[in-house]
Amino acid sequence: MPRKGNTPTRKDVADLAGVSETIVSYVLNANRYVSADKKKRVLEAVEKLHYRPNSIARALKGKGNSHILFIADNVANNYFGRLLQELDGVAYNKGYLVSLMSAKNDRDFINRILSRQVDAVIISSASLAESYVQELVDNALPVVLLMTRDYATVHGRVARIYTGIESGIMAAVRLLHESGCRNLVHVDRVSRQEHFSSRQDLRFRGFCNQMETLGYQLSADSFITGCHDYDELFEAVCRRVRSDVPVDGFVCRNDDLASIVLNAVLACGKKVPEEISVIGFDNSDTSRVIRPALSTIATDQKAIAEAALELIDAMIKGQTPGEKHLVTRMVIRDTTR
Amino acid sequence: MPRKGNTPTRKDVADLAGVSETIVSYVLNANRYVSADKKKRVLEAVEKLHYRPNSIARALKGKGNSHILFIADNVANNYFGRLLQELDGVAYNKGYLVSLMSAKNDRDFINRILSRQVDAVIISSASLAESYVQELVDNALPVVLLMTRDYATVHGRVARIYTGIESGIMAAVRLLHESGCRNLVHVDRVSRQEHFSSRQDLRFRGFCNQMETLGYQLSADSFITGCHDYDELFEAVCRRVRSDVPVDGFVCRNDDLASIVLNAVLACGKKVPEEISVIGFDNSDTSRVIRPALSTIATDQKAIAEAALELIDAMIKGQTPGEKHLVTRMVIRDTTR
DNA sequence: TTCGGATGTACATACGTGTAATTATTTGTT
DNA sequence: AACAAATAATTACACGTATGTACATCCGAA
Repeated sequence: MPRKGNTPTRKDVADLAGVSETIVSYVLNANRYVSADKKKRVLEAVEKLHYRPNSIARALKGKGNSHILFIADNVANNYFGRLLQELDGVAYNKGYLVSLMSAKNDRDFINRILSRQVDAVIISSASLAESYVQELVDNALPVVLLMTRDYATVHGRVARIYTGIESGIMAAVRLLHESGCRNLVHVDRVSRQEHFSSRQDLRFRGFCNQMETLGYQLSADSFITGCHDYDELFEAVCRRVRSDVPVDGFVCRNDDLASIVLNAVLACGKKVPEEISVIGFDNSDTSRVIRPALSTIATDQKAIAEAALELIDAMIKGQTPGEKHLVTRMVIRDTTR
Repeated sequence: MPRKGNTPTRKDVADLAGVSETIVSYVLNANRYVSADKKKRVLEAVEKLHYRPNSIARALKGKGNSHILFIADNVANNYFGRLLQELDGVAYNKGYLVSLMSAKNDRDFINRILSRQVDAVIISSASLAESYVQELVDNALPVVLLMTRDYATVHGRVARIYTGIESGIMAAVRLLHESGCRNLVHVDRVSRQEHFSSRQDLRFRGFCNQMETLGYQLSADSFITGCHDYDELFEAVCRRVRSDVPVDGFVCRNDDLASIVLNAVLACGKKVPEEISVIGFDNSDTSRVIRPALSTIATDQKAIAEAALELIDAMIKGQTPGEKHLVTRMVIRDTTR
């Protein structure tokens, strides 16, 4: 039995089994000829000592440590938790452990990621600077980008997964348009200025492009942005609904925002969806339980997870990664006609 | 400039600065006398090469790698995401990185945690076997337990944080009782059998104890358990509400369950809170946006995070860890009288 | 001068592993 | 029986770092 805090090493196993350390190593990695007899003795010793190879040392030898890091912006958002679970599900079968970490836009953070031994990184972050992402890529770390915005300046061995955000939002706009809405408003957390400069955010871009295609003229009235908490957004929506400028549909960045918008609209005495439609994004648990149940756009998280792992495997094998294009699914409930 | 995939090492820095590797090490760890001149040259070389110490190698030398692992059961639950964010907030200032990983009740998982270099582990899991937790403890890994149930058989250098779950549930029961409810039902995911055997789950225990203290007789009618998805629970609640056995209050394991219960109760045509009260747990984002807004019990996540880091610091310093007892806060909204 | 201490540098080793190169042993073939 | 080939086990080194120990220099005090 290993004493407290005194993890047994390969040497202990070798001594107990009466073989050299190398034999132990070969048995465990199953890559050289080892006699059946010694193999058995080694395995028994391993069992008896509860020995297991130290993955730090193993990683130092460049063997990887079967760890995938999932970096996200807004860790508190349920969306990432659910995605983590999916990732974990498909990764565990392949021998990987996945963990979720909050992104920090900070050189030290990048350094620590790089100097840690992770086999791959999955990034879903609007805030992480492209130069930092580039740095990860340049250091030969397999990187999978969950595309919520352009990473125009990032080049090299990067994999990209388009989850269908842009076309999903476009479909939502068309749906509302076809159901008779003529005055749509896009609701986002981020301030409009940041988006307008370049249409980097895919949802924003999808909204704008589809609106323009349908012949609408976009103006400041087409957006509510920059609200960071419940009350702020609630008030902003109320002001907008009560103002002279007509509104009959809200297209929201995610279900969390949509829920607040919905409450505000109802509080203003408007009927949903008769007078005003609301559509969210994510198909969060909340979207299902609120009343009226929220219409929303669902990404296929299982497919995202599988795509991510497929891309990672390819990159680890040294292949040049491709892009994956997935599709969203409209979940029509009670806030749209 | 480092070539792609070719991270510079200490030796590169030493060569460029014209000093020995040891000097570089001393400069970076600031623990020996180094002449101002060489120190300057080293720092310049570090800057120029974008060198940074490999934390794998560093960890191998037993220096730790400033990484805290947060292990949770139900990673998709928003509660853990929010807690991760808080943990991350307080930990980052102290130089730690925190990541969240889904618990697996599996020997291999424990082995991999142990052989990875994490400085500490925070566990919030009902499913992880106590023997595995014990194993982590026995290997001198600082472990903080977020107590949602007893860990009766776990001994040694473990820290425990009581987030106030038990007293929180008790307060909820009293609240409903005092507001006139006489037929309370406890709603949980886990099946009753698992709980009944020993009152290990703190919420379950809190509910039972307080009910008994108030003089109620508990029976099978006092519980709805074992429902794992929306529809299942919805139906179970409807059946219960429409049955002959009276109900006038639901005390739920968490807000997610409470939301479903609430919808079912309303769907049965009952008035909330006039005829039936519902109270949740967690103060999740959802609890705020659903209508009627859900009364719930909030744990102080910031305090939990701070307590966890305090305990970890103490354990790393070699002190014997204590226990922290925190309190919950009742958030009375519109589903209770 | 001689010694002690403070300051600065370098060497050598260790952490626990993987594996190429090497040597020892067995097997197979003629 | 002899020798090549296949198999088995060992030796030796490397990964990138931290640090005990040893060595070197310089200054001031005895």
